[in-house]
Amino acid sequence: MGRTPCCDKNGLKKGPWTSEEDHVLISYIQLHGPGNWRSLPKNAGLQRCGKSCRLRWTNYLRPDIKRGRFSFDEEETIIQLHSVLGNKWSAIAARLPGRTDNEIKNYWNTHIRKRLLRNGIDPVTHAPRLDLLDLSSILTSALCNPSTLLNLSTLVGSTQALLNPDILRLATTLSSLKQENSDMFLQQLQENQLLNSLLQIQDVPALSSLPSQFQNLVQQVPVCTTTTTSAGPFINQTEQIMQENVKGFSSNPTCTFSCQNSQENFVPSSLNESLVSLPNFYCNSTTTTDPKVPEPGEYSGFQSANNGYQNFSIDSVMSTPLMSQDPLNSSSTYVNSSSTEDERECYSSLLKFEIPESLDIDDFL
DNA sequence: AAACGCCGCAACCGCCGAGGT
DNA sequence: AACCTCGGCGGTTGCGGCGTT
Repeated sequence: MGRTPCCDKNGLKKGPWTSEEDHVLISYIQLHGPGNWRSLPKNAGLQRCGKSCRLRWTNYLRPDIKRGRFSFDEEETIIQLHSVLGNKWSAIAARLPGRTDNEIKNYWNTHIRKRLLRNGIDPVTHAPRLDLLDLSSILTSALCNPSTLLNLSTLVGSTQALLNPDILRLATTLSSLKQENSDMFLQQLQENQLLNSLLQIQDVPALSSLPSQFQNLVQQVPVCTTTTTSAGPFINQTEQIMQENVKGFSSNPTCTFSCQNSQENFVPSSLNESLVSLPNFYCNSTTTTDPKVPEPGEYSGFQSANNGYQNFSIDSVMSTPLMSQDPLNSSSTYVNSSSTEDERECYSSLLKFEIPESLDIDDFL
């Protein structure tokens, strides 16, 4: 059977449209309407196939097309709709006035998809994936520093445990604390009444679900939301270290920590929340008035698309294929002159995955 | 200044479903 | 029922711009 091509390609022009061709096409459609695309180029005097005319019109010349960069709201909408509709670009475009499916598809492939990948989010399933995170720092640490306590065999053998961000978060936080003066830290705990909060966590169901060695360790870890802006350099240093070590363990590209933009929270909220309520990877833990950092709540799309995904589990990770359909073949950055997008890039950089050199995973497994 | 590589985007390609004959 | 046309869709390509070396 075989269907005939949409048009006779012989003698028909291909490639970029000239302004003259655009003008001819626009003039014709303004007079006659789109009508029959097959016959349109002949009637209009264009050496193009009907399909090419239709694409040029629908994707570029249509008067109601909105050109220019995507707004943050538009991007949010795209992500949200994609999480529900998948690669149904036309359906997504139908909900974004002025945007074409082709434009949205291009924007997804060149910007959003890559950013999700770098943030450890599978752009197909919108689920977090450890294997999509930036693990280069792990390898660098393991390969370039002979004194590191982290060895690759342990790392590989501990994959299952590593997939649990709670354990990761806990482990690295504890490790960072071990690097500091623990006595000094405990003093700060007492001064700030952190121990009271600490004791409370023993009643938290989430804690009881942790391995016993974690429970013991947790009892040595500050878990509070105490305001400690007056705590001095130690606090700042610890905060910095904890940020360095804890950042990135949430797979949520939008998840940040309360301490990131607030002077009020001493302990990263991720640690706090991990023990109070195991993290949802589309968390809304931060309310910030800093316009430079998007509020996590702005990513309601993530959250709404994953209702019920409150408790991160290994199963949730394993539910996605280990080998992505989307190869990690892009090293591109989120390049755009928009300051807003630069800020987003900065924001996403919070999610870099790092493990301190002194981390001995065996201690926590 | 030239060469090179990367990236974004417009355009193309192939397939599909709906509808007509 | 079989075939054909058409519009639409998603995936892919390739060109031009831009930055880097």
